[in-house]
Amino acid sequence: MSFASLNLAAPLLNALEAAGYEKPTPIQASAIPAVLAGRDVMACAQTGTGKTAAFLLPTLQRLETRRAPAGRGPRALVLTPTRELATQVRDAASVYAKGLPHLRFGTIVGGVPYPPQEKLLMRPLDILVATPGRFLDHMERGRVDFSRLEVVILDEADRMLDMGFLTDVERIMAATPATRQTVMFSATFEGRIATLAGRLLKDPERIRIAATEAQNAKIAQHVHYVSDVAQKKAMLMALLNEDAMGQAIVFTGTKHGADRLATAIGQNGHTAAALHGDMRQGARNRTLAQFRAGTVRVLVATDVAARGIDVAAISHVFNYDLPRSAEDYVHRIGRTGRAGQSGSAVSFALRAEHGALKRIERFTGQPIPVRVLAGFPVTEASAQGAKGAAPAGRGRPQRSGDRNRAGRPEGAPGGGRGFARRSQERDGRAPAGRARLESIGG
DNA sequence: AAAAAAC
Repeated sequence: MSFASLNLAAPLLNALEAAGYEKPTPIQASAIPAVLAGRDVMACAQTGTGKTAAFLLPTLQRLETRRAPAGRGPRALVLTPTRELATQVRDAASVYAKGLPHLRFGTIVGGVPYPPQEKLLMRPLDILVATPGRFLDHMERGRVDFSRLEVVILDEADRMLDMGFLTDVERIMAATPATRQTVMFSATFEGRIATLAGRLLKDPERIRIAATEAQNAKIAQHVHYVSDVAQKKAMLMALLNEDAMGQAIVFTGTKHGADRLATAIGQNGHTAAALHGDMRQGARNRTLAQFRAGTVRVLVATDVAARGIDVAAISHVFNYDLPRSAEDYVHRIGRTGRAGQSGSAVSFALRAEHGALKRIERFTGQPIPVRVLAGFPVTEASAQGAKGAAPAGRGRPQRSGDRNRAGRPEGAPGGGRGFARRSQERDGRAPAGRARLESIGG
């Protein structure tokens, strides 16, 4: 299977080669022909499966092949849940369309001045990437012309609904031409998503990529049990000093927590910066640009950065606080192991977070190996929660290395007692389709 | 009990 066999045009194939893409991912192999054929598509795919290219490549090809009517406004509209994701999708379109220089792209997101966006909407555009709130704002001011609109793509549709964008999305969709092509991507395909898809899509091609295929095997996951926040912090600092550490994202549960931890990491001699929704958009953009450029090595972020952010040099994702939903865990760790690189996802679990950890394991169908860090002995407070995951108090604390509690390399066949045996029994056995969105701790 | 997104 190659991109050429998907009937993509030469300029796109050249751009893909230049960008180092070798062969289509499963979602790309399924979605590209369907979108090219003009079909509506409902694709269920986790993050990190190459879904941006899966909708951009065929869309670019269709825009290139079909005659553009005169007038203004977008021919393709992509809606995304966060501003950063919108910017990233637009940038990806520019990369893939390097050989199609006449195509025009733009973004419409909140937090930035209106006048440039008004000018943008007065011009003919090929692909417009937007967050729903600001875009609807422009629509209500009568500034959006949909007469040229051919295709609408809803990226991370489940996330948009979670964020309360359902009515915004429906109002936007109601204003688009009935003849449009509609493509919807979502990590889940249940409940409200299925209802929305039923209303918006016509005879859609349904694509579902199993989680086992979607999960990036190159992400090594493990968890450290910690007895208190001070130990969590000390462990993080120790890990950040390890040689294999490239760039890292550290996720926190609160915006304030992100600020405080970024300062603390900075005091420990690393270039660190916070990223969260209370920052001004200019500061958000600057921080992300510095992180991409590598001048900031450690990004301390809330879940605003959990989805979509694509930086190849991220070697480690830390869950300083475990995420609220199991699904967010999958999205967070998907920030590493990108572009063919390997990555590590390291979580810290307080006693109070062990329930959340269990739910994450149930959601992904994979146990997360427990690791003990040299210099941080297992105390009673931290070991307690290891019940059911690993026998507490057994064995010696081991050096931070690729060993689990049973002393076997991670991923090696188990057969002993305790956690390793459970790993073997459960590893990768849970069917992907069983995964459901589960709230943690609520 | 938290985060995101329009002003």
